[in-house]
Amino acid sequence: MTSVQPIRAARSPRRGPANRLPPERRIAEIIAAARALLAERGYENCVISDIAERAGVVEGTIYRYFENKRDLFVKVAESWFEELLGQQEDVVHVSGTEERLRRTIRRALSIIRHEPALTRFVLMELRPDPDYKNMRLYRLNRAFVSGVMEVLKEAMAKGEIEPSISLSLLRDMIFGAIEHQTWAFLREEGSFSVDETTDGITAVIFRGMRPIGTAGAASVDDMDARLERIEAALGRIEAR
Amino acid sequence: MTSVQPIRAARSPRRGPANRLPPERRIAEIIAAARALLAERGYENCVISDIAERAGVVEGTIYRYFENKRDLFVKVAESWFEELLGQQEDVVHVSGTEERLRRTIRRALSIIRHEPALTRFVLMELRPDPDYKNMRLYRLNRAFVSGVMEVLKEAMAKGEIEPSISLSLLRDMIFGAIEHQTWAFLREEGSFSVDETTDGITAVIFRGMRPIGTAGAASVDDMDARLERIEAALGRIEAR
Amino acid sequence: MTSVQPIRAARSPRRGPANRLPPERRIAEIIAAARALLAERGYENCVISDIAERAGVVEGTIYRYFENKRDLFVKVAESWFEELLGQQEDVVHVSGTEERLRRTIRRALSIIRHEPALTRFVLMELRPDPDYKNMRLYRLNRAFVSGVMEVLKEAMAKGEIEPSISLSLLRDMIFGAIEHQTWAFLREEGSFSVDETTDGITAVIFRGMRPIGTAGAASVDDMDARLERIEAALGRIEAR
Amino acid sequence: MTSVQPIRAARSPRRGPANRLPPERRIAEIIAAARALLAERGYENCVISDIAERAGVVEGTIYRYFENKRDLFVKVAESWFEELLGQQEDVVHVSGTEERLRRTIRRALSIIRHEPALTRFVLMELRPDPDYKNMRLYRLNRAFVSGVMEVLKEAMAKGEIEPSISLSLLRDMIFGAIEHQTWAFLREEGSFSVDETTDGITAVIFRGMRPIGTAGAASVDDMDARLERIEAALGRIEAR
DNA sequence: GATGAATGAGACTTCATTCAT
DNA sequence: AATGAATGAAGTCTCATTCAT
Repeated sequence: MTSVQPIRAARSPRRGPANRLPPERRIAEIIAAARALLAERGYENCVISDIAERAGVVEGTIYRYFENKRDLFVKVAESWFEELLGQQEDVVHVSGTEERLRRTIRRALSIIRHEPALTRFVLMELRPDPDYKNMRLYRLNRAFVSGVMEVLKEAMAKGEIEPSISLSLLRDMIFGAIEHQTWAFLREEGSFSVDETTDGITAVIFRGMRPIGTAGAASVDDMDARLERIEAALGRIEAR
Repeated sequence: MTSVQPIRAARSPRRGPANRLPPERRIAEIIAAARALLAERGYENCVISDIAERAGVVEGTIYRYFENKRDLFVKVAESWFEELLGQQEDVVHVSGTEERLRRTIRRALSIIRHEPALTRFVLMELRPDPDYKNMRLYRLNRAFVSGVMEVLKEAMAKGEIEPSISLSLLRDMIFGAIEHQTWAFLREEGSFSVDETTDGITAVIFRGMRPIGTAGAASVDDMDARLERIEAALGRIEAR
Repeated sequence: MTSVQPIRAARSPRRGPANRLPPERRIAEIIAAARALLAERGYENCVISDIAERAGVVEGTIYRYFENKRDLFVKVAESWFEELLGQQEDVVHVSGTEERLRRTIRRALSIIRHEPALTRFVLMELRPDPDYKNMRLYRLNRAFVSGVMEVLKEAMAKGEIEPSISLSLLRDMIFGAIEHQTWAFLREEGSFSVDETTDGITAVIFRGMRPIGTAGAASVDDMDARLERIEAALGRIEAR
Repeated sequence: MTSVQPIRAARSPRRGPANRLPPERRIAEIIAAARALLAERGYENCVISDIAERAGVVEGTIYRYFENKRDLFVKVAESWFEELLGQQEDVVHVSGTEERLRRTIRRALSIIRHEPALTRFVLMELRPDPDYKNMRLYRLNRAFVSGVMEVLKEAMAKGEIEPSISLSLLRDMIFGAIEHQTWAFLREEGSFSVDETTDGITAVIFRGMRPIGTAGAASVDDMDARLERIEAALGRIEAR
């Protein structure tokens, strides 16, 4: 997947005569092809001619619909984010800060795990771009990340977050952890359970690494911990 | 028919002077040049000829000392890690888990902040390599990261960490947060204080985001609310 | 510290016109150019850019149709052999072992004489290749050489060849002699008549260097020799 | 041995300080190193720095004693021929043309078999050179080959060779056969016995491929058949 | 005499991009 | 709208040769 790619695609005879298509379909097919290849090879190792071949067109056609290679991949990322945003409703209605955060984290985790190359492309190639902030992608990304931020803001409003903590720091700890875990996974440093990781991150974010009970009264705290585990289990069951 | 023989004209070398240097110096200069350029451009956008120019040599000279481009940058990363390891003594003698973790985090944070491109190179280009684990760099990196792991292990041994938490998850949260913060900073999304971020990460890692005093003081009201939610969830499950 | 991003300037292609050609024509032209240059310079001294120039294209175009330099020249050799095989019918119908061998030798001789660089390339660059035997060229070459081997086998079956002689040794003497003669010619060590050489090789192969009559009865043998020469002359006349 | 050679020699630390040597010894060592490497890799794949390393000197030193790479290898070939010529006495005293030729062939065969790369270098790189004939090597080579030519001339003087045969053709058949056999051997197309090959070549050269006893015993029937063919051919010619 | 760091031309190869058809 | 042949700049890497030390 992230393998280093020389590979010279076998020269393959082009299909047929013309195959005229409505622009949207053509664009969609090219984007799909590019996305698939990106997943296999990473941005730098994606060759336009291979994308074209996979999309069933020739190089020139791609340049009819996209300014250049970079533009094409920006569009790929955008279409991905749009797809994601279309699925995000469900979390809103869950009550309880912790459970909502947990669900948001789980979603992000499973997305990144399923599309690591796209994630990487956005993180590594696009985000560092000087005018990343003016790109539509930036707004889409914000819209996506804002799920987490919303929950955090709400929690803060309710007084559930220590007021001196920077929300963006929390956000970065969450996504940073997700990414690191994902990369470790991609390096095949071991398996990785979405649920366990989700619970782990949520737990640390909420209560830190301190042993439960350390900071307060034993019995109530104990009960607290047990309730928490019950809630987590229920959340998982419901999310099925 | 023409005769079989022009036989390639003998090559004629060199015009400029020579500027002889002891190998270590030359190597050091090339590594420095490569490191600087890496910081400006990232690996893929560094071209050998630019590195050579900046190092004040020609391309060929670089290949006298390094197998190929990748090898050069591996050496760059190695020399960087060696530099870092040379400064690591100070943390050992500090007592108190939290303070030691804080110092380790601060160090990592300031390093990554100052050399984000190198970090990125190691993370993105080297770590995914199939035999990254056999590289000297891997060991150097481990030596560096192990600072954090040591503190965490110690803390766990002392019972200061909830035993169900995965240490590698904690590690990833710490470094993930550091990296995210750094990149946000690089995108010029705002200033960024090493001390504040350090304290923030440390605090969250140790105590979580809950308001101080809350964690152990779960009120009866709170429990009540949560029990209610559990009942609701159970109801939903039953209703399926 | 500088920002992480210039991101390599987009490449800007092309000035000159285009001169579009159907692939077969282009391929043919490139092969022709390569063949001509190979004849002039030999493999190692052929540089892609010169071939391109002679073919009226740029270097990149060559790589559109050929994997790499070696592949190009393999194709050159193949097309040459195919050309040869297309002309090979005529020998089959001649009766008489000696005359058939003579014609086969003459053909090989004139071919090698006209394309010594190609011969050399096949002999020196391709044949030593570890998997030469799996190349199409190997089969083409066998098809060509097999002309000689067929005649020899037939002669042996008819009892015209001393059974203790290795056929492959005979083959090597024939082709070895042809090549040596050709190279001597190429070194401009004198002219060289295809007919004379053919007759010489044939004669030695059939009867050895011993003076005619040495081994047997004088008169009959003498007559034999004279008949032989008459036959050879007739063969040449017919072959015109 | 004749393998295609990329191989990047491991950078190895130079031995010691200076190691001053009398010129002849130095030259001899460099030539020996070059010869060994030539045998392993072939001319084009011999790199000066590798030769230097093997000779225990640095590149620059080689250029003190040799004009350039080609010159070095010419000297290598020369020294080889000189070595050969120094061993050539033994054949002279043998009586009997056939036996002397056989011995000469065996010697040549075993030489070429043991130093195919050198043979190839002389044949392929040097002999085609426009002024090969002015090189000392040319004279040395002639001196070597003349062994065969002497025997042949003598045999011709004694009337043991059919006078119409060109001596240079005989020479070429002998050496051509030797070379072809050697190359087939190098391609690992089978084992190869110096003695058998020697005997085979000698036999064919002396008596041809005809079954023993046949050459001089052309039957009346045979003559009859041939006369018939001649008549037929004349008929065809007339019919044109 | 020896060193070996440095040169620099040039080889092969890749690929984003263009535009005549 | 689509094609795909062609471009050409740029990249990585090699190596014979030089010359300051």
